[in-house]
Amino acid sequence: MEQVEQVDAPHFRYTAQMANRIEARWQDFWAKNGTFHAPNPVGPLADTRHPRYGAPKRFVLDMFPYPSGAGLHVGHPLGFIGTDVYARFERMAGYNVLHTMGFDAFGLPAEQYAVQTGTHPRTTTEENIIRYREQLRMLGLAHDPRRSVATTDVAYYRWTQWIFLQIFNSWYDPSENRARPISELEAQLAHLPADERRKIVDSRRLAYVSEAPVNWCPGLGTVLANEEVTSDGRSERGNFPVFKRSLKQWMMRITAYSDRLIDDLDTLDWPEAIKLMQRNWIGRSRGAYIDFSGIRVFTTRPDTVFGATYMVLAPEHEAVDRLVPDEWPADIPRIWTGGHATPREAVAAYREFAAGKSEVERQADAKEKTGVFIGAYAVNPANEARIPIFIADYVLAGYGTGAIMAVPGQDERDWEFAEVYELPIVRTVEPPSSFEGKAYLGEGPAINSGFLDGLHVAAAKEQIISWLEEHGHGEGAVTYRLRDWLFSRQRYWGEPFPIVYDEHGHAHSVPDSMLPVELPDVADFSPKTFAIDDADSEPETPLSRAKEWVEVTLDLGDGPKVYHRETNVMPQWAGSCWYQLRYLDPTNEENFVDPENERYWVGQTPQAVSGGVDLYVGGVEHAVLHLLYARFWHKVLFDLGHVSSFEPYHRLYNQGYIQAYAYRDSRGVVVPAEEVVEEQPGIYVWNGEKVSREYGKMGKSLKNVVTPDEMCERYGADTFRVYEMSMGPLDVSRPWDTRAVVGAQRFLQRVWRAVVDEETGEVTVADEPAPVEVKRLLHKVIAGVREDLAELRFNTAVSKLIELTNALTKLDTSPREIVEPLVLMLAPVAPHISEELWQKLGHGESLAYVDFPVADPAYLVEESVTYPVQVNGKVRARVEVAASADEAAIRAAALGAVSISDPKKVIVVPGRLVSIVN
RNA sequence: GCGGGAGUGGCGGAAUUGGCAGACGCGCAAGACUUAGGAUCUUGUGCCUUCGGGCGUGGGGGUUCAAGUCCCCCCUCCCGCACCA
Repeated sequence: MEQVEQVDAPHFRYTAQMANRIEARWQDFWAKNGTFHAPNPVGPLADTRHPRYGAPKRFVLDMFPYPSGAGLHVGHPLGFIGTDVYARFERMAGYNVLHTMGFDAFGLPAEQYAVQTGTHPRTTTEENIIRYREQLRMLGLAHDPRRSVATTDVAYYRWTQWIFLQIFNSWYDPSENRARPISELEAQLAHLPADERRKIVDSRRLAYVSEAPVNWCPGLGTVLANEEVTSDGRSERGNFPVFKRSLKQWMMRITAYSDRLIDDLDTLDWPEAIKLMQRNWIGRSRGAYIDFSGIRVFTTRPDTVFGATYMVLAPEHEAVDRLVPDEWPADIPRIWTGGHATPREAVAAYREFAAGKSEVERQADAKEKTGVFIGAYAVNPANEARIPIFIADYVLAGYGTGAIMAVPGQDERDWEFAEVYELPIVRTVEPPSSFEGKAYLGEGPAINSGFLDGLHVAAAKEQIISWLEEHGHGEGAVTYRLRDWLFSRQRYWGEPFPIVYDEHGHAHSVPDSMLPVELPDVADFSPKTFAIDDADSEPETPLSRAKEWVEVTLDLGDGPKVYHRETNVMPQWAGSCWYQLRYLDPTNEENFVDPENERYWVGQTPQAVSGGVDLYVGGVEHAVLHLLYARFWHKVLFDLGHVSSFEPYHRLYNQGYIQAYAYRDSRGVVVPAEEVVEEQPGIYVWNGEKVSREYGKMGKSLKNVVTPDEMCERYGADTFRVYEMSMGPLDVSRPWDTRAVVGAQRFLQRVWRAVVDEETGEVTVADEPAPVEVKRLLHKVIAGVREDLAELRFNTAVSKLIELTNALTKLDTSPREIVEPLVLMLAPVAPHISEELWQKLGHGESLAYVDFPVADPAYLVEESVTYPVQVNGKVRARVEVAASADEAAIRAAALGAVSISDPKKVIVVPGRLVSIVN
């Protein structure tokens, strides 16, 4: 980026060079003086002399970034700047504000880079963090640097491991609906033999090892959580195929918290869209289990049981083999058998067919129902009808009981299947005539349903559930879509499990005193990967090759013995499940957070009954991953008495994305966006050649990256901050437009000029009183800006400040009584220039703790009001009326202005307008 | 398919929740200062107009003295979920 000093610009103009000098100076000042250190109630970060010690608090949090090698582009800091503006504002408004930044630094990219180059992931990670810190410092973010942590710090992941052990050493007690220490379960089972007790205890832990169908990704050489697999069956990272297969893995019993994770959403100040996504992800369905000849099905529509004319089991359902007879029953339709000689052959063939389908094919085929009769029948408990049992892949093994009663009359999928396999269709809800020839899912009176006839859906459900329970045919039930969280990864760059195995293969926790379990150095960081479609490959963890680390002699209370360490590592989500708590007490070696500090910063309050962070800003992409996992961990910590809040993040706000235009030439090759010029509206040219424009993410591949470094150099950090905050509402995505940044610069230049003579550098403010109309504007702006900043409406706050500045520009000299509040109001958005001007105005202290201006109500009322006068809905005149005038006077003035003496109707809206119907 | 959100000048976006549509900024135009302008400043800028005014918030209808805002129908785009019984 060329940076030509503007030789002829006035010496004291607010140019990029001037901005950069000011910014460097104040960044040094803040760092040196610890300006943004937030005092804790107790511990090493307590400071009783701090102006905000013991004041009401605000914990303002960003979703911490992964420090990638590519560095930041202008899209990344949007949320960081937003929280910074809010944090600075709240600090000036009297709050003790905790605002800092950490790094989510475990993860795949550093590991993959390590595999390629041999550089240790820690080296790469630390370099990237340094680079990130530089970039963030340049933006003037008011962080408390003492509280910054990286998830890869040994001193940090020691506590991640400790929390894991809390989870491992607890169980969910359904009768109390909370997690309890495992020792309490052991005590309850004290009468049992040790072996049996261990078995039960291990089966109840919240973190447990299980042999279960998991997502195995040979291309990455690791297993993945459901949340990390895309809907077309590929890995979110790398886009490799993922296969379901049974492997022994660590799981977290998040399903125990399904109800609380749904119900507690009501206590949170989150966007409804995110709450909805979490509710859908957990997927609670209320209905009933019904037993059909010993096969249990789940249904949300037990009221339709009289219409169940067949059953369908998932192809993998465990009852199938038991049920399949040797021969086909007599007189069945040909299509039921799939042309196979025996049911056993038909089942085997169908299973092979279904298993061979990829996730993509399964979805593409969703509308064409396939299946096969297994040769057996069940009895519908409601009407004792004999109904055939099918297997079909439209019934999923992983949901409900893996078996359904098929009610084609009231279910579209069952209807389609019934049509293909010529199965009877019995309607049990009276459909409107428009539903001729298709299933009806709606409301209506029951028909063909025996004792339910005439009842509407809700009443019929209730009736049939009590009938089922009375007769032992089933019970009311709730099921969930959420599965337990697959928690182990076959990677290197993650937290080691604090778990060892004895000679029987039993898992033991490493005692707290032996934490942290440090990652060993290894020569080869790569998990063993395979051909991307090699579904039968076996995972091999990098840590398993560190033989001398794996084998360890410990005394776990029964003398020294040899144990083998767990060689999986935790998923990247682990560190982000609790980092905000460590910010509160980053150096505590006795505890992951001191309880008093925890209560002060994130405890429950009347305004936030859940407790938790006061404002959490980040992208929507974490709607179900990080935010669900973190809530789960937090609830476990709450149940075990380690935290006083039952939710980690009370208020959530999703910032939008900054996107950018990209350009391609006639061959479709991306050209550097920076070099494209718009010759005419809609005509874009690069190197003399016409190019086409598209719109998308900022990134290397689209050659449209703009970095904050570049913007700071060309305009200064304050201008960059003002621009990002004024582009639009924080939660809306918008296109980046470097051309438009100059508007923010001009604004700051005007503010500067209002205080400083560009030629001489003299401060030029006047101490005489300001004109009353400017004072009115000032107080209107103060009231507006306060409200806007508190509501995160930064774009309108900036526009109000510009208005005030423009009014100031029109005066010959700037009155101090306007300039000083303007500078203070500008400070959250453009802190460096504001500090500089504040100092030039004669103040010795940083303005970071100066009270934010408060509007004087006396100036908020106008002396006179100009009323638009509408006649039949059109504005025909304006009248100026004293603010104190009553309705009659306003009405008289309005009628006079439009010369109407006998109107049909007159509506006077005081303070707004007059509307006349003539 | 189901669920959620959004459509306002050439562009980004405002509009105290039913009360003067287009604040503020970019761009554009004219002017000032300049050797110069991709710097800065000033003024103007929704569209049409016979200069009276008319038309305008995705389209169509409605309620109202008054609709971007409320109601009904339709269109488009974005996001999430996707055979979840």
